[in-house]
Amino acid sequence: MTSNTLEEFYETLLAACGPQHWWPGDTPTEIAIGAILTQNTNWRNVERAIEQLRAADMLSWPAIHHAEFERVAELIRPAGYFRIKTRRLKNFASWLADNFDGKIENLGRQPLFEAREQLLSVNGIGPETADSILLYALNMPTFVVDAYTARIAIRHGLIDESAGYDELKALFEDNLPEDVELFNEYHALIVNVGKHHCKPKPRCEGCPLACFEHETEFD
DNA sequence: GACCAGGCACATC
DNA sequence: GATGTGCATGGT
Repeated sequence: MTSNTLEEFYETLLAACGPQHWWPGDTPTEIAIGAILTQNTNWRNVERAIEQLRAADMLSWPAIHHAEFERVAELIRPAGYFRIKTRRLKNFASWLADNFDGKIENLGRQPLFEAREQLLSVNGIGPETADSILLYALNMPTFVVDAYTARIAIRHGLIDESAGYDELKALFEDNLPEDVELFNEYHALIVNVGKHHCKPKPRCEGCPLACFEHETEFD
């Protein structure tokens, strides 16, 4: 691929959708909780769960750490997978308490590579959740890959369909300037367009990126 | 009723 | 190393 294909995609998406301004006014803790709750889940359901946590004054790591399992589970139920996600939230809260004085901001004081490796060592934090926390909560320059990112890159022939998370991440990071605001906005734009068009079975009508012109067969 | 959603861990071959 | 499965609610 040419080095500016991904920059062109960005300009196209920005022109078509406008700036998304994702997670702008929230605290790092609220963003990280959202990142865990949104695993394989519609964001609308996550918003309900977060509002219930907020109403119960449970939108903090110490509160989650010390609360009864069933209490947290009941509050986050609308986000789905509520038992496994309760375990992941409490596990993360415990890890923060043990290693970072319970403050997620302290994680961001480390170099990006070390912070990412440590996040990935926590049970329940995979690559997308780790990168979402680093980029959106801690303002560190790491590109967030999701299912939509993979579909777009594959359908435009930018990468082999067998590519894994790290290869997709490298594709974007190697062909874009290292810029927190750019990475933030780019991923948000991809999700926004993805919700309408980058389904397992693509809905190309009106898609700004017109994936169908580049790929003849979808399964 | 089928399909989808801003994944991840674990089992099994 | 690749592939399959459980986890669960809510919208379209």
